[in-house]
Amino acid sequence: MKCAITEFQQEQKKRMRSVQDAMDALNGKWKIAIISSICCYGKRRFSDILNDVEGVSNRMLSKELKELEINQLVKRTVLATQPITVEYELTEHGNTLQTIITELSDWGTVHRKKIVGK
Amino acid sequence: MKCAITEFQQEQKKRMRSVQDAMDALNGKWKIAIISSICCYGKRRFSDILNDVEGVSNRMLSKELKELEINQLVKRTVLATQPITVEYELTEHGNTLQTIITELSDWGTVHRKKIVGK
DNA sequence: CTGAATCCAGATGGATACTG
DNA sequence: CAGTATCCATCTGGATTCAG
Repeated sequence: MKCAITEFQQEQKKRMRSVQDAMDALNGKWKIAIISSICCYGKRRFSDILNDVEGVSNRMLSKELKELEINQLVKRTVLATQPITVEYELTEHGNTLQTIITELSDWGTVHRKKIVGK
Repeated sequence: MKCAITEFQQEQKKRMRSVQDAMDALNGKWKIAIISSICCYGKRRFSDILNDVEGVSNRMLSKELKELEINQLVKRTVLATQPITVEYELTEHGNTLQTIITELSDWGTVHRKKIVGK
């Protein structure tokens, strides 16, 4: 049926667009690692994340955190300490990523064994 | 306890490394979309994928498919037609990504509504 | 401490033309 | 059809320095 095929293809297009939307929000070398770091500790300071995420520079961390904030995945709070400290935490929406991150982690473990450990 | 904290942190490091391993295999602008396209149809030819994945160039498609093949996520089969056609399909290992892709799709839908559709 | 600004090399990726 | 080759603009991201 011409109609059925078209419907199926449109469904598929929608799925792919949604996946792409998700990836847009999570693109960049460090975003997942940053979210991982924050969600694991609840709240986390700039310099803490800088230590957690191996290899990231402050320039990149700053940039990616900003993007995460724009996408409402992360909440930024400035504390009136001296000198200033800043806390980052996941928003409710950001927390919905935990399932995906856990699965990515599981899959990554299997994948490494498959590729490297043979 | 010092010991407990250390253990917890090591667990966290492992998780982050695994997530990073997963993302390494899936990096690049198009990989997820490519996998999406293939897995949805079972088998898919080069030119089909080129049409499915909106915006990708043959240069990029070729490159990303090659990387997916190296990571054993995709299997490439040359058919002895005239002119030659090539079929791509997911490996067993590649198929284990379906759960993640589905979840990414679901999350992406919610995310778009949250960010754009407000 | 938390960033922003600048500089710069190298990676990424599009357009186009070409091969088997 | 399924790529490869080349050229070239843009983007990415590290190092370093500076500012509030």
